Amino acid sequence: MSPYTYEYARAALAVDCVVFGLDETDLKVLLIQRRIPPFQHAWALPGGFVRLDETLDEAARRELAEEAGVTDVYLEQLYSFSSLDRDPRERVVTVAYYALAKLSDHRIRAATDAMGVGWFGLDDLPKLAFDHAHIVATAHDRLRGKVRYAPIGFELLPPRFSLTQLQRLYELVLGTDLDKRNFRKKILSLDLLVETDEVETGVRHRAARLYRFDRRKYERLAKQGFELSI
Amino acid sequence: MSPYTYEYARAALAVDCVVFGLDETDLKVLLIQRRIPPFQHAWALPGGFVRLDETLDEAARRELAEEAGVTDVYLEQLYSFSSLDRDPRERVVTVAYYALAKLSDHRIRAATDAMGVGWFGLDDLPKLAFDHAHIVATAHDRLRGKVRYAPIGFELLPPRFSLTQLQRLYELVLGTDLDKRNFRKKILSLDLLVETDEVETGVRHRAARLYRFDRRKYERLAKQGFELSI
DNA sequence: GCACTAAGTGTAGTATTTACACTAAGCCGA
DNA sequence: TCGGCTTAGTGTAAATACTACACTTAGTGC
Repeated sequence: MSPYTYEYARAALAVDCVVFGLDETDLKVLLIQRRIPPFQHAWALPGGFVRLDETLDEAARRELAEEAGVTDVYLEQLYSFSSLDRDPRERVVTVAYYALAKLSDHRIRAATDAMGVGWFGLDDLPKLAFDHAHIVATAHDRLRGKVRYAPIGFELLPPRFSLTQLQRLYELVLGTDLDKRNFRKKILSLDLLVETDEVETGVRHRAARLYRFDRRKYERLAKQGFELSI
Repeated sequence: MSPYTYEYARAALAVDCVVFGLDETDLKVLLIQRRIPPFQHAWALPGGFVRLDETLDEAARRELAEEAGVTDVYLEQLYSFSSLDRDPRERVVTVAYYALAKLSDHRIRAATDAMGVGWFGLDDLPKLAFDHAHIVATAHDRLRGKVRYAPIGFELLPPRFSLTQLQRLYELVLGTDLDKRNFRKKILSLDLLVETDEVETGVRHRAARLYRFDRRKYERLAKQGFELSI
């Protein structure tokens, strides 16, 4: 009947993903509505049990695609959560991941719309299943801590972005206001942004110049010991 | 016979610990010699399987005590490793931790001596079992990244230490030389070290003043948003 | 062409970081 | 006790980075 037997009791192993997305005005988190107990109908992080033939990273990507329609995102392991009572059914240890999705990418928007998932502002989350609120808070902490020392913010923006968009990103993630001139000076002095010949469209004021992040150059410098700091 | 049966296959879940210790001259890692296959007689990280009635943190502390005699150390979760073939026996996912031990504490020294564990310089590691070399490298990266932004270096030093000891710690962890006067200026300007009325003993030159870290004050400031940077 | 909106730009003052070398203190052995 | 050895402990000047701050420019829409 249940063909898998072991000499010692084993916890179930799961992954859960906190997907961040950047709106025009907000940093958002992707949530799905549970269809089955426990916490039926409650909002929760996309995730599920790890199979024996996949790594944790693979499980996280699979669950993201299956449950939320999210593919091709920046994904990084966050932390493993193991409270004895975090799942009322049985002992489940979950390895949490966080992902950064380009909400500007229509494929992401379309796929998540089709799956009926919700994007919630970080300060506007519904009650979450399990310990998922705690996981989201941990992910936000990690994002805040990492965004200044690694070029991960760009994963939330379209490939070409204005400096104002970039500044707003940092302001939202860090939770502080930044001075426009000082921010531009600093970010441009890194010499990692390339001015494109494109400008913003669809705005009813002066259009902003668009830049792209020179990842090649960053990788080269990083290999030589360069440490980003914003 | 094997009383634990499940509907789906489950990976075994383990913890492994990278314990760092600071010597007079070196940053060391604690290793144990395996008594059973696989990798019998090879050096490995202390660790073992997680029980159903304990969290990952608890499992890590239990294994540290059982296998290495190490207790009362700073312990923090590092990363979870899940390559399909990392254990030749079967699928094992391990949650790695790193710990910072005060090698100056005679209890640590005595207990690890009694257990026959080895302390190896980071640049002088033997061949390690499983993917443990990879785990050690990851732990060193994390320590290097964290030591400048969190007051964790003190966990490697005795409660009272000289500024030279502290500087050597940073130099060993970061892998760079630091200027003595600039280091002292910066570290003292944080106003988190308290000068004690004690000095170094047992040296055949001028004895250095000993300081202690004012953890209370740090916690207070941290709660108010202060961010350490060294 | 006027009103509106956000883009884009410079400077001066302050704080931080860097580079750098000698004197002071304590121990030891002759 | 004196001389030699070893590490502790200290200041300054130049360069760099950070901060605060306000107006002009470009484009859209009425």
